[in-house]
Amino acid sequence: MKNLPKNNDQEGFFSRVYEVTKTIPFGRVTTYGAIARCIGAPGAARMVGWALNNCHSLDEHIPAHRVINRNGILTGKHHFRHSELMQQLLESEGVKVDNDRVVDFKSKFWDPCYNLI
DNA sequence: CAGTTGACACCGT
DNA sequence: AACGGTGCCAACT
Repeated sequence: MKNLPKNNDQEGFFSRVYEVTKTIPFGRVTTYGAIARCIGAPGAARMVGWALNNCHSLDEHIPAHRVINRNGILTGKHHFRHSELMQQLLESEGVKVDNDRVVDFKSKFWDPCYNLI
């Protein structure tokens, strides 16, 4: 296990990312920017990616495959154990992926902040 | 301690 | 409309 973020408390940026990510419903997807904005760090989408990169250290299973970029492209697929795993998981949930892009992404998109309200 | 990187997003040209 | 440059914040080297 690598260095976990110092802020393990509720205020922790990473913790929020994980919590929000785990909240993504089955068969839905969201974007890095949406998560970042939801946790009060607009523009920090890159940090969300970082958090997810570190999610492998967690015991909890983080549905990181449901987090994609604003274009609906599976930019992080290469970071999974198997490059095809991300697409495979999405397909399992009924989210069709074509050429590393989520089909009907706009329809599948789910705003975490919207749900929290 | 300072520079670079990173699973992105937005603005300007 | 497409492309390039810049900003975001934290971790890594």
